[in-house]
Amino acid sequence: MATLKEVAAQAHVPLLTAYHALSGAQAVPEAQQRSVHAAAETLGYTLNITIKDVAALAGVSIATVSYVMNNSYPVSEATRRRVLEAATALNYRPNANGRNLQASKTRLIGYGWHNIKRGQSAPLLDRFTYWMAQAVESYGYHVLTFAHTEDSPIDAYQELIQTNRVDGFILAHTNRNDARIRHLLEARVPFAAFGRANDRWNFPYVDVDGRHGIALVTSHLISLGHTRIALIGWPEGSLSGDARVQGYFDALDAAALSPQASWIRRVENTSTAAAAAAADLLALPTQTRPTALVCVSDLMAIGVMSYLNRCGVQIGYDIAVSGFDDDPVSELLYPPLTTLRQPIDDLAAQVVALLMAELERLPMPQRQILVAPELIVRASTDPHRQVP
Amino acid sequence: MATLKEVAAQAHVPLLTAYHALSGAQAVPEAQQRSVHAAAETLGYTLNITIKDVAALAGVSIATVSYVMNNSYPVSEATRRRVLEAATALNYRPNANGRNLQASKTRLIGYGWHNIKRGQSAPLLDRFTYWMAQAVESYGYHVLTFAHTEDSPIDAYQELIQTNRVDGFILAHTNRNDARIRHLLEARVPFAAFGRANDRWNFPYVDVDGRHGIALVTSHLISLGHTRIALIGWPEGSLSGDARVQGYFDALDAAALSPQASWIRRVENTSTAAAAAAADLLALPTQTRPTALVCVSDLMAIGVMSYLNRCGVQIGYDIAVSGFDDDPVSELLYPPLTTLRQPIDDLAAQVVALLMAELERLPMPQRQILVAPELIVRASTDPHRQVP
DNA sequence: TCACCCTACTAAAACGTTTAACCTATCCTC
DNA sequence: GAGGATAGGTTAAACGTTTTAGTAGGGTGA
Repeated sequence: MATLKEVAAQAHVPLLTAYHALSGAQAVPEAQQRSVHAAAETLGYTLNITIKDVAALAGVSIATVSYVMNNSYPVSEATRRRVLEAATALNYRPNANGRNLQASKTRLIGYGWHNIKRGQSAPLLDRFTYWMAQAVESYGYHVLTFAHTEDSPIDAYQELIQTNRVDGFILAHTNRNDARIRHLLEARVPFAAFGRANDRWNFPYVDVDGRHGIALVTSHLISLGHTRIALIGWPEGSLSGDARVQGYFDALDAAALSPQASWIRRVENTSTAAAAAAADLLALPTQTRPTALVCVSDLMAIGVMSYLNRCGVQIGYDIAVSGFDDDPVSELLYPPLTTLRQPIDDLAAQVVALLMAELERLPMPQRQILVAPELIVRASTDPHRQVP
Repeated sequence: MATLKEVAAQAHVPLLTAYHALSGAQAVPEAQQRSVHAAAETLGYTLNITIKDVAALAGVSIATVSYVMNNSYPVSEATRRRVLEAATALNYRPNANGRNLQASKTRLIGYGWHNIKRGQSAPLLDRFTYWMAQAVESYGYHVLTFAHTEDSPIDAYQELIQTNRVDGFILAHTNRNDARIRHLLEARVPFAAFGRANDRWNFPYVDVDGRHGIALVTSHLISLGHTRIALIGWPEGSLSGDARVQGYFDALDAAALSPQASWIRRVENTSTAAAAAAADLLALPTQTRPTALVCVSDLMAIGVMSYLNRCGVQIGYDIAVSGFDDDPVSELLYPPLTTLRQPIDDLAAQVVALLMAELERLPMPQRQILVAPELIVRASTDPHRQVP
């Protein structure tokens, strides 16, 4: 393939003129326009400005151009100016592939989407990806997204890192014995996680303190006078699920209330399952029937509220309901839902900061960060908050 | 930098043994282990399997290895087997950067996130990105996400394409005179859009037929006996906003009902603005007060319902409400919300198909696709649908 | 036997950078 | 004025692929 310099030579015009003729960035006399195009045609040249063209125009070697662009080596003021002028005249942008190959880096961060069924959604996780992308960009990186393969999530991670497509990963939705974490640690691949895993594994993560959060809202209910408080949580075994249940016990303990097994329902994270659990709880005999329902997710709380509304129960008055996440719709529900807000933008920014520290091998003050959620009291637990 | 072959030679072991010693993929006698590590140390070699190593182990040239890996040239069965065995023995994965540089392609698709304020959300668009990533992957591509810069969204697109980071783009949330589309068309950058723009521009897009959708739900309300139907839409000027209003007129026309100006409110896409609009509408004199409220988004419908619930109005009985999008929560609301479902996974898949056709320069039967949304009738317009 | 054509492979260039190593004036120091 | 340091450049190698052009050697037809 020919270079722009050769095309210009063949057409007997200055290099810059050849560029203008081919790019259309600036008008050029008809005759030159034609001869440049003819030259490009015969040489089989298609316009593509590289460091060579800049060097040719500035009259220096490509190394000098590189030094100027990266400020990586002393260059005299005069040539620096010439190079920069040439670069802007040609609208030069360094080719990322060339750079990547040379540096063995891509400035790309991998993020694996979780498999979510058609019609379902995970608003909070979706927002996390958004803020993560935002944060990553502030470091000059980008996010490359990929899908977990159903059976072996590891493969996708391995493939991406082995083919040099990404420099590291951000993980979300971690769990105990998370196979991905085990593998990435073993292979010494840089990553940071949104969520914890085994306590004995030492890796950088940010997590929301669900235990503390549920304790907060439970205490809030106790302070409102509730003594029969039920919990609708996730099945045993999940890390954050168990932590949240523990927070419920913490608060009851602190108030010297004894938990009853019949008040604790552990079901999967869907609104219908939560609604069914609520139905069970309401069917308890009057004297043990709970007056407050703590749900470990807004999704569940929404299902519960929907059920209670159908039954004609006055939420907030007859029975209190709380959620977790502060899903954007939760304040638009009827009545608005008391919940725990995850500062998802902060969380994302902190995870990214941890990863960047790994990539640049900077020491971090803390590699494990726990963020407390904020209790947002609304009318579903405290009807006096009802906005007119 | 040295190659694996040299390390093996220096350590006086076979190449494969050197690989095993360094990778730990397979056990190796202590003595060899040590000498290999020593050799690697002195040569400054860090394990990194390239096509050269495969070629060396298979006893062929790197060209042959490339041919085998890509099936791009006839190779005798015997050497093909030798090469494949060598590749698997060394767990070889082609380096994407090398490939990208050579091919001037990255198999990456750019997608610009829309700026969404902290605390807000756009569940449908978030789901779109998910399904898009999924679809893109089925073609062997990945998605690179980036943020629109506030002032000049063009810059980000230009930068990514000029630096060869992406092969094309997927656009969402398009609008009339969309600057991005104008620019990409001019620069002849491959892209496909989720949403329309100017009719005179010829570019590949997929859009949901909002006009038809709103007509559907309006007709549905008419068939239930409503004659005073209000519309809460977006401000004039937006493409899809205007189309949806048009659908409302279509349906009234078809039923020979004459629209009243006071029934049409055009406010921004927030739940509070919609709630305020609903309050205005309810304040109309009894004989002109609407009995049904058509909202152009679920978000608005949720705000309206929240307001009506606060007022003690019986939604579905006293007044009908409908939305648009089928946000996952809409069926969990009280009462469940009648809405129009966008088959967001299909939409994403089709946009991606269009883009792939552009990239591979395949002819497509259709470059402009309009998808009809599906009317989902729930209790907010038809209380008999109420699930127990 | 020779010219020619296959088949199966290799050597080397190319993609666009960065950077290690080298070169050459110029200036400083003694 | 010799010697050395330094500033400011250049040359060329390297990153890991793909691919063009070329070659060796065996078979074929006349």
